Amino acid sequence: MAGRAAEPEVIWARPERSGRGPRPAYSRADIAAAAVRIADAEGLDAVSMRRVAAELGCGTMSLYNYVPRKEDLYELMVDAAGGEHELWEPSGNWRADMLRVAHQTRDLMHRHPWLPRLMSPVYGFSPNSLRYLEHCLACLDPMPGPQGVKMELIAMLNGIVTTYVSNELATAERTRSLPWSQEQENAVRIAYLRSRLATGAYPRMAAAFLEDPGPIDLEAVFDRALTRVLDGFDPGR
Amino acid sequence: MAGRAAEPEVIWARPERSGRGPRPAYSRADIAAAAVRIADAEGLDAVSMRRVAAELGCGTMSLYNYVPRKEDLYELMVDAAGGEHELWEPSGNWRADMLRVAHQTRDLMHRHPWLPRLMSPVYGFSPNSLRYLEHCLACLDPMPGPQGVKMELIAMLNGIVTTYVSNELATAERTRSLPWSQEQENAVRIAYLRSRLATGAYPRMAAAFLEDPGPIDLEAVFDRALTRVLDGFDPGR
DNA sequence: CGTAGTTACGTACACCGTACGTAGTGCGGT
DNA sequence: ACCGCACTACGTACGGTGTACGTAACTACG
Repeated sequence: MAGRAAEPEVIWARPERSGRGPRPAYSRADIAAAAVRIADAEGLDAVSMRRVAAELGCGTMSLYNYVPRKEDLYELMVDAAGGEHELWEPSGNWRADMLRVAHQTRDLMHRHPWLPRLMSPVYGFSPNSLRYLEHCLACLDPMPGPQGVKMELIAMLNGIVTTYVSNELATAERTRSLPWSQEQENAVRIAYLRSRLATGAYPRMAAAFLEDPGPIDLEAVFDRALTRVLDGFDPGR
Repeated sequence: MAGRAAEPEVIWARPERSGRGPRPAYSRADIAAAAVRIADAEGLDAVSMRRVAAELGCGTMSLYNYVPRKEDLYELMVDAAGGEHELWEPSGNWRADMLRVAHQTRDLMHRHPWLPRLMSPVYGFSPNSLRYLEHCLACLDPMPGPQGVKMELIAMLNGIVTTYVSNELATAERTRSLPWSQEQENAVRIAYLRSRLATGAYPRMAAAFLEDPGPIDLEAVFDRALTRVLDGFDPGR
């Protein structure tokens, strides 16, 4: 009998420890930390139930006492990473505060390159995500307009940052398990692109690539993107 | 001997048919269509090499003659979907044209809900992606400024659309293989969220959720987001 | 104190991507 | 014309995955 009910479940809704039975040997934080350690060191694809269990030093199936599905393990990881967001007293300048938030998120994703791949609206309800959201809304207190618009702004900024960092990291995460380097992969792809552009079928793209941009400052591109989004939301501008 | 070189490879760089040996039984288009059919009907996770081979009616390992790695199969799928973009003669109004592009991309992703998950800058060099990019640049001819900025605009819009549709589809793709419905999953998550908000720890979030937005028009939210981005890029505004 | 609910974990299953070997096929060069 | 080789086709097998299920030990509650 018993056998877990075939119903959706939010991992945060069940208590970490529930009276009966032996003390659990590990906390959710332990598990999240182990998974994050593996993902940081060996890439997201190295995070398997077996691998995490081994890292913890327990049997594979014991993990399922803590984490009913692998998805929930991912959710723990995202929450743990979100916990690294440092929050501050809002400055009163919502644009400056949101810029700071965005930069912090970007730094976070550089520290944990697997994060963008796990960024899903479905994981938005973890404790640290809620704290983060509330903090953003607090920073936006000085901004006029309904809360709904502020939520849209936050969603948009998060989306931009995630997309942007994904592009920055590009093949980095992906090539980790492959037998060749990221440079080799990029070189091959760029060589192919050049050969395509040389056909003359894509004159505007060719022009874009030949245009000398001077030294590319990734940070500047990022800031420009953020500023544009903020401009679009700023009623005073 | 031989054994494929352990070097990166762009699938588009190798000819579909190369003289020697028996005629290949399938074209890349056949294979892409089969994979797309499966993904549309059963979700992206149902797309396995075995499954696609079965759909085509050939042995599993025969597929590897056409597609050296599974990643390349994904690349074929993205390209095939991109082929559904209909291109038009630019109107002269770049804002209107870009809005049209964005709406088309959204429709495309609704038809193929697996697309957002496969949207990676790495796949940006397929024939149809290049055509699409060139078309966007053509639409942006009337826009002043260097090509680099136009590329940034296109990247940003694509990012927004992908993020936005991902949110729209949210759990849809994900729950397809699960034993419960999307409605059940949503209900459980929302119930949990309400319980969290009821603690009073997140007053601004609670306010945002209690705020009556009237009927939510997803289309309007989408358009608003696009307009904001375009505003941020429009020197004349 | 029993007993019910937990923890722990080994085994097993279905499925995955794909390395490798073999057999058949038809074009290219001589 | 014909040989040889590059190519197609595909069966088998390996090491991995998530996880269902069964069993044994343990502990807090009625």
